[in-house]
This record gives sequence, C-alpha cells and structure tokens, in this order.
Amino acid sequence: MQSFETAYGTSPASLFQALLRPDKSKMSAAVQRTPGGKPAPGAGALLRFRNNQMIFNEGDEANYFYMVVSGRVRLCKMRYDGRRQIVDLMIPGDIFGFEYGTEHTFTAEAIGKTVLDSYSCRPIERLSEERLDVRRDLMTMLHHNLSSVRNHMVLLGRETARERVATFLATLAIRFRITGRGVMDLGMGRRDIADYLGLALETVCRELSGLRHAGLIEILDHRRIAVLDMAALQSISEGLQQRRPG
Amino acid sequence: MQSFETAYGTSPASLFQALLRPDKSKMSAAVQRTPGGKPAPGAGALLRFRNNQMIFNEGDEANYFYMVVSGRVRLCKMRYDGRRQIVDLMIPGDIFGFEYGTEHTFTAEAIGKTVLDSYSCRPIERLSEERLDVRRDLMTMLHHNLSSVRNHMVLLGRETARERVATFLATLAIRFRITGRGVMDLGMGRRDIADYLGLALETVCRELSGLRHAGLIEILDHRRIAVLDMAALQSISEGLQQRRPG
DNA sequence: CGGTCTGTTGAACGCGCTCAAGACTGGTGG
DNA sequence: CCACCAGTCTTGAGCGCGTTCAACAGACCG
Repeated sequence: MQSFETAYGTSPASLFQALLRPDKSKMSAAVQRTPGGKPAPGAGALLRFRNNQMIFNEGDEANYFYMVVSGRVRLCKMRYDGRRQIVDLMIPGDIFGFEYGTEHTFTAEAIGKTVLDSYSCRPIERLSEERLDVRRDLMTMLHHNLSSVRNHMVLLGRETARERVATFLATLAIRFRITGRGVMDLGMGRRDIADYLGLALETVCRELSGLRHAGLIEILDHRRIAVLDMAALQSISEGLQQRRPG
Repeated sequence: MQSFETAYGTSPASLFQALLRPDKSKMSAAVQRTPGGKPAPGAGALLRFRNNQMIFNEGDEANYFYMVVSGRVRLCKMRYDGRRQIVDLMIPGDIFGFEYGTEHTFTAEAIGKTVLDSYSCRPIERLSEERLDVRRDLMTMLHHNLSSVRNHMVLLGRETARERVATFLATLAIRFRITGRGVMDLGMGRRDIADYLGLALETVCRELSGLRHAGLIEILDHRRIAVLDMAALQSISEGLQQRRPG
C-alpha cells in the first residue's frame, strides 16, 4: 500500500528536480530533497495554512510561487454569484503560482492543514535567463499544465457524472502511484470534488455510492478511499461502459 | 462595421509581432505584415486546407507550427465513441501547434476553406536560446493560452446554456474588435459551436433563437451574426441576468 | 456531551438532451 | 438558369440525467 507521506505529484516536481538542483543552482532558495524523493522544506520560506485559508487571490501581484510540502491546494475561479470552478488540484510535490506575467490569474486556497515552500519569482526568472535547462523545465512545466487542463476540459464538456467521478479517482490514484489495489487520501471534501468536476455535491456522493455498490471502491472514511478494481474504474472513465447500446 | 478581412485574433499574434520581427530576426521564416496589421503570408510555407481537413493529429510528431491567415481552425480532443471537445478555436492571426515537447497533444482541423502559414519548430527553438525577447514571447503566449483555457473551464463546468452562448458571442466579438454593434462571421457551423461549448447542437440553435427573440442579436445567415446589444450579451455572460431570484 | 459541519439518501423538478420532422441553404449538373 | 439534392439549421415533443430541496445520519471538535 502506498504511503501518503512519501507520495507526491507527478507533474512539475520531477521536472523541477533539475531546475532546483541545489548543487548547481545559483538560486539561494534551492529545494533540498530527502533520499526517498519526498518533498522536504528547502531554503525557501516554509508557510503553514489552515483549512480554506487563502494563499493568493486572482489579480494579486505575482511575486512568489509555491511547492506543496503537505496537504492540498485548490486553484479556482469564482463568479459573483458564488459559483466556483476548481481549475486544478495540487498535491505534495506540485508547484504552482509561477507567472511570467505580473499577476495571478486564479485564486489559490489551502484544503486542510497545508504546508508550502515559497520562493521568490525574480531569482528563478534571472536563473532562467542564464541556464538553458531551467528554461526548458519552465517550458515543459507550462506545457504539462496546458495539456492536463485540456484533458480536464473534455471531462467538463463531454463526460457523464459517473465517468467524471471514475476519471477523478483513477487519475488521482495514478498520481499517487497506485497501480492495482490501494488506499488513497483524497485530502478534500465532497464540495471540492464537485467544484473540480463541475457537478453538484450530492451527485458526487451518489456516484461514489454507486461505485461502492458496484464493488469498485470502498469508502473507508470521508477522506480515504480504497481502490478495489482500477481496471474497471479506467474502463468507466474512458466511456467503455454501457454508453449508446450497439 | 468591422471588416473580416482585416480582423485577426488578439491572442498570440500581437505577442509574436516582436517574436517574428523580420528586421531583427535571424530566422528565415519571418512573417511579413501589411501596414494594416492584417496577417499576410511570410517566408513560411503557405498551406491551403479544405473544410474539415486534418492539419495534424493528436500524437503526431510536432515539427511545424502554424499561423492562421484566413479561415478558422479547431483544436480538439476525440473520444473513442465519437464524443468531441473543442479545446480552442483559432481565427486569423492566431498561432498554434508550437510544442516544446515532441508530439502534438491535440488534433487540429480546418473549418471551412483555410489558409495557414507554416513554420519549422527548430529555428524558433534555436532563436529562443539566443534571444531573450523571443523567450519572453513564447512564455507569454503559453501563459495566455493557459489563462484563456482556464476561463473556458469555468464556462464548461459552471455556466448555463444561455450563458455559454452569450459568452461565446461576446468573446468572439471582442476578438474581432467589435465594441458596440457590429456584424461578425462565425466562420463555423452549429456543430463546432456546440462541441466548443459542451452543448448539444440543438441547444445552441435554441439559445441563439432565444437571444434573437430577445433582440440582442440578429441572425443574418447561418454564419453571420449581428450583435445588437453587446452590453446585454456580456450581462448574461456574467450571470447577472435572472439567476437565483433574491 | 452538545453543537456544527459534512456526508448520505430520498423525492421531485427542470434544464438540456434525444429523437424526429420540416425548412432552409449552398453546391452541382443538366 | 433552374431543378435537384445533400447537408445544415430550426423547431417541437418527450424524456432522463443531474440538480435542487429537504431530512437525517455521522464525524469532528471544543
């Protein structure tokens, strides 16, 4: 079974291993990594956030970017009437908030108790002007973000509720390096899942119950879910399950 | 009234004016621009596409990128069962297909008769290693794409059908530099609009009819729409119209 | 142990979808 | 030039998925 303490996101962290290499880096805020690969506080300032605490707001000046050490972070867009869309979810190891422009284009909030490593944007911008590999990593990170966000657009535009929840679970499992069976800590409530998947909170509950009754998952407690049949989850996620008979 | 011949996309074209500056550029494939700002064929190879013709497929090796000279291009993702989500729409002046990675992460297809200017990726990658301003423009373009795609996620996840169609029209009008009243050529059919907005084709028809009956637009023919009340369109787009009484 | 927040389940509604028919458009060949 | 035809658009009718509203159960925390 996967340990949550050592689990961390695929996305930009691995890319940034080179970027933030302490030995070669001239940047003072270099990230130190423990042998196990677990993200650990580096020379950047460690910040602690409580549940639902705002990290930065859409429109704020972008002077810092962050790496998740523990907890979860939601990147979201709000509308005046309270409707909310989570555009990305950050898990330990993920990096967010780096803008080449001047201000943040989304709001970032902590989900649960969250620890972040924060870095000033300027040094890395300067570094990227000196070093080719740093530039490549920044570009790769941006492209990776763009690609994953586009995949999520297909989910929001063209998937059924059941498919969305299955995709969410399968994708999260992969990010946590769970291949077959395994337990994972969602680290967030139904409200956040719903706003990420573009569904009502109650629909998320119902679909999770449905997947449980189908024997694909087990709901250990509100936050922790055991994946029992990853293949079936992925099958539903890809729409191979009873859609359009014939 | 806006002339379609001189209209071109806001997004990356203006950013790339500096990038592809012919005088300073060492790249042979420099874009020449007419005084009016209209995108014109440069030293890049001119390619002509017929309606629905594939430009490149998801997974294809990414050796070229393109600028739209005339026509429209859809960037889309397909699912096995035929469901389709258009992740971005390109209008004249827009640039697409530049990947810092190795392969394209989406499919590109021409909508209607379309002319593209094509450029090899390598020269610009080399150029970006020499010139700071080129790097900045590439980064800015990527960030712009990321930001606009995230805005579209809010539409797909949290907007009503009426709001989506109003947002579509208002956004397109702005891209065509229409401020108050004006006529614009959508350049695409209802099917494409539907797949861009995550709706059924019939729903797009109904909502367009609704906006017409409300006096906000006029449908001149299948492709051309006159915007009569831009403010009202934007008001609906932002959800300020009768949602949640009280 | 009480209070509040979160999750679950049921019932009913309604938005947007599906299915279907008809109108319109644009392109083609006689 | 017009007749034809295929493709696209429009509108109607009915349905169903996911939402809303509501009640209750469970979990967490002081």
